Amino acid sequence: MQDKPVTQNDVGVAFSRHDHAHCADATLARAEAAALTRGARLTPVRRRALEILLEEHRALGAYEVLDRLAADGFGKQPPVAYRALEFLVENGLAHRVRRLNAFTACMHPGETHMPVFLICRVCHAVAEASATPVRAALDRAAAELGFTVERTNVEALGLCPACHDLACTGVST
Amino acid sequence: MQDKPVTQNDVGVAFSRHDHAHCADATLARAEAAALTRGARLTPVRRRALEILLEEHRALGAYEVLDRLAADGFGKQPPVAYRALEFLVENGLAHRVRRLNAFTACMHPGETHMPVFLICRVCHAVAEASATPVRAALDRAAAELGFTVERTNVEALGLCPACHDLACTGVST
DNA sequence: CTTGACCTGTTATGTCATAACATAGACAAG
DNA sequence: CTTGTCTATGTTATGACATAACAGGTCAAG
Ligand SMILES: [Zn+2]
Ligand SMILES: [Zn+2]
Ligand SMILES: [Zn+2]
Ligand SMILES: [Zn+2]
Repeated sequence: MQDKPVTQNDVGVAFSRHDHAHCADATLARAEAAALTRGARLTPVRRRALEILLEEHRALGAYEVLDRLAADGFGKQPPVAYRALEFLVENGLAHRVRRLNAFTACMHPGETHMPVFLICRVCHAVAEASATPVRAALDRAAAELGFTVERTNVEALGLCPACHDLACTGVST
Repeated sequence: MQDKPVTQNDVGVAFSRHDHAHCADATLARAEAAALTRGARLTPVRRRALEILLEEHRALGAYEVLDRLAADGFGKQPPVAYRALEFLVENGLAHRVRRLNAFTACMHPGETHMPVFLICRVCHAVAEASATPVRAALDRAAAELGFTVERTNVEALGLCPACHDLACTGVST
């Protein structure tokens, strides 16, 4: 909860006080590097879509992204946003949060990982949590049934530390 | 893969050969008992909606359920299905599979559990897997960030045993 | 009988997502 | 230079999923 500098790959950065301008810039830089590595073309719309997602640690609906893209002179029609977002997701630069029908920037692009999302139902912050143990447990459960896991969605809804504290201390309104 | 009798609470029953008529009947009976315990009123529409979900081990869209309800003389409008389904979900008799925008009957109603779904991308079978270890791992990951988990969606897309075997043996078409 | 809680049904609308087609630049082959 | 092909971007139109708001019906408590 203190504003110590947060390292780039810190999980749960969404719930920490931090210099978000730096956080977003750094993540964008890493995304660009990751895209280069994969030979994925981060064109202007795509890049701008990612920047938009990076503006906040929450998930944005496709139409919300679309509006901002349109405001920046890109196309105004749904496919414009959906295509850019699909590209970002396919290339591991963003994730889809199914619970919210929305998208969020990946906070550690380049690293292969199974995203685990913690979604605050009050402030709508979205954090990517440490996934490895969850993935392992899931793989074991699947293996017991002979099921081969290819992709996963793991999402938890609840309270982030800040909103939890607020709920406990003063429930005035 | 052999058709040994499957006990009612077996996890992953969706992927086993079994007497599904019996499976569905038994699950419905347990659901009725669970509803009674909770004082939840399993009215005709709701009960019929659950029966519809229980017809197959897959997830059905709300409009698919709606069509069948309408065919049985219930209302033809979306809220009819959504309300019945919402009731079932709220009372732990069904689950929502967000990846599919669809609903599936709970295979062990009454027991509190965090559902973990294994979804076959080929035959669309949906199984509820053993959740406890996954939940534990998720809780730990959340606790590290001070996040309080209230509800979860854990869904894995992949290949069920049968479809996996088919993919391995003969890939003709 | 009246009230109030709850269930079921309706109309209308809102939100999310994609199919199908048109255009424009990048670039290699001819 | 021209042509074909690939990929990206844009459009129109439509489909799929979900809910708000209201109307009537049942039934037990008062
Ligand atoms: Zn940040
Ligand atoms: Zn919060
Ligand atoms: Zn069955
Ligand atoms: Zn299958």
